[in-house]
Amino acid sequence: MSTRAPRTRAPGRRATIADVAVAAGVSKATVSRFFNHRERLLTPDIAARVEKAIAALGYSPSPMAQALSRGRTRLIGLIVADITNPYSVAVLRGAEKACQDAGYLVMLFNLGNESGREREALNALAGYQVDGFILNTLGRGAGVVDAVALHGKPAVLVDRRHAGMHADFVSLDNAGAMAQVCEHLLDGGFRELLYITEPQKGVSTRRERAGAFSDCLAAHAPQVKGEVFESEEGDTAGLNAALRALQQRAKRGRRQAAVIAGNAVVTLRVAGAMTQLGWRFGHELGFVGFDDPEWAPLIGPGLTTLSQPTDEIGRAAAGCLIERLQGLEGAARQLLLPGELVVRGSSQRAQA
Amino acid sequence: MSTRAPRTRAPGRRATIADVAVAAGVSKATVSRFFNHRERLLTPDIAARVEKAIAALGYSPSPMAQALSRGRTRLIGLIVADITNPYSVAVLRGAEKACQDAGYLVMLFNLGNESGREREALNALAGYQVDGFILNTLGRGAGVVDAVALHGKPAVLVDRRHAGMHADFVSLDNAGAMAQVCEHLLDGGFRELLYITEPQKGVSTRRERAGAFSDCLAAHAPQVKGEVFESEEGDTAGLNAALRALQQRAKRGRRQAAVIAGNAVVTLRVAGAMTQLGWRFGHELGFVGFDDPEWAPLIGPGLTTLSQPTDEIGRAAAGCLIERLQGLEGAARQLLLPGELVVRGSSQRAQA
DNA sequence: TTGTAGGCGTTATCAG
DNA sequence: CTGATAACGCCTACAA
Repeated sequence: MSTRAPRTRAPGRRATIADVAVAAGVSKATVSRFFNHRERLLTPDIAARVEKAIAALGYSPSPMAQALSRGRTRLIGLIVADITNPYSVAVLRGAEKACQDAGYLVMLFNLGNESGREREALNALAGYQVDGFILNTLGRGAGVVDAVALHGKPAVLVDRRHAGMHADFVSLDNAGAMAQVCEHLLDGGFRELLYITEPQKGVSTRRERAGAFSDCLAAHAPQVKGEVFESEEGDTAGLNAALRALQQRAKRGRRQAAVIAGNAVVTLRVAGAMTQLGWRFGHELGFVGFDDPEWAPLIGPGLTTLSQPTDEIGRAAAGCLIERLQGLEGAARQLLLPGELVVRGSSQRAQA
Repeated sequence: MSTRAPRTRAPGRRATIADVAVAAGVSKATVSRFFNHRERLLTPDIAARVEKAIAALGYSPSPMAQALSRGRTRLIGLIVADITNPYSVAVLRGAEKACQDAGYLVMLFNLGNESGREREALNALAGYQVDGFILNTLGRGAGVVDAVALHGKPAVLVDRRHAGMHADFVSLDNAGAMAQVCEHLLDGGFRELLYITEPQKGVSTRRERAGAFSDCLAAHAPQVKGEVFESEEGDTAGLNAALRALQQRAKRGRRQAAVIAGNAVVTLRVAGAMTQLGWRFGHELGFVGFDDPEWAPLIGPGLTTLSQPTDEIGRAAAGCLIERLQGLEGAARQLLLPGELVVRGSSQRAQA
């Protein structure tokens, strides 16, 4: 007998490997092998007995105990800056799916936009011995770098890269996307552009888009003019003013004006401002927004958007991480996925 | 010495209780007590030594090992029917927050609308010994009842109740909400109503809303007429036809027509149909929709909505569950939270 | 091929 | 108050 006093299993309790062992009249090791080392076959007779016992007791190994023993949990920690953000959710969805398919479960930690809690999140998740991290966060705080390094677990960054960090990175090809957007607006005859973004601070994606915007302007100067405006949450007055100023410049230069919104949140703000100003998309102002929310077709004449392959991004992120977990070595990789321009009414110049 | 060969800790490895013990020159039990039984104080001297060792090694107990030992994980399993659904996400957000605050972590499982996977999800989560479940799913399949019962863990249902299941239930007060909506439309002079819902099947929330709608009609018959229409995904033709029929009936009876959308998904469909028909909210048709998405103010004259306290619902759900985990006994509770009517242009009758 | 005997990191029981 | 020691459920040398 392997256990001292094989006290009868309480009815509610999950069957353990020991229960199976006694039921099959074998040792725990044999049962364990039945699961983990199928290759070196057990005697057919024994295998059959074990299998029967397993079925009878409805046994399945406890991942917790396995984790403790092997040091791997098949758990992936997913940290999200703000689960309210549809972009994050879309990515999350793709990632969770990929994890499930690969036999991993996701432990979620939502920062609720309190970026100071990154460390706390990392520690909490690391405590549960997650095998790796998917991070869709990383404000300016460098704090995360060493924290991740500390626990020595692989991580993959989504959408927001971080300079010093040795980790795979998955994101939209921001430069390419912005180029597409600008190209489209220029083709449409727009010559006075305004790029509206949330405060750039240290957020890589925002900076990259703004940078690409400037590059684009530079490439087409001086026929095309443009500016960047940082829109703060709640500052509707500032946004309205910026739009009016844009309009003025356009009129003065006798050129068509268009706005590019840096993400869906900004799009929402701009749409609000348009209503307040009594302006219509495609008339007073051309418009293209990053992200393609489901309601984009319903605003005014339909909003032209740059749709991100969010699902793909999530899947790719999970994929990268899992490859690392399977032992892939090598330098940090970088996956830049292309966006797709979805043309609707807001970027069609109204006839004068 | 407690361990046979206190082999020096590999640099990368997390400090264990044993490491702390040797560093402080005490037994593992003492270190454990330092964390768990603060009440019965240790000798100040010893406590100080332990504390110092803990700090020096940056030790924190492994939740995994604790779980194995105590049988509780401080993990909560959250199963969501479809994480794409903003309602689910909003609830998720509230729940996750509440869990965090109470020191629980959330393990997420997204069904991706494949309701057949409920069982799989439950098992996966139960495998990790989650202490309890929050379920925002439960199609018709009764399968879940016994599965949950099987693992003997407490659960709380969100938004979708299930007859046979002994579990706390948290949701919007559907009947009250629908009454508010109807009242508002009647006050506005609308007399020909159409309630559009996703297929009711066994989904309790959908049935309750439809039921309340009918009750409301009955209470105001015969001055007010109304019907229920089940809108299938993708069946835009059917939806358009239903709207045209509504309009016909209204004209024939010389009454104002209004539509009530059962949730945000339906609202989106209706808005799409309106565009196709070339109708405007508040003119050809009055409108109120359940759920208050951020884009509601931006569609036409602004959509009047019945806003659910999603955050509150999520928090309440987590709260209920945690109370159970703390030992609360008693019959299954039912928490029906009130909705809030947000009046915008779509429900103001246009002047004739 | 199978069984025995640790060990993974904690907690809990029971002596001292 | 503190320290051995035995679980918790599983895996894995090592021995048979």
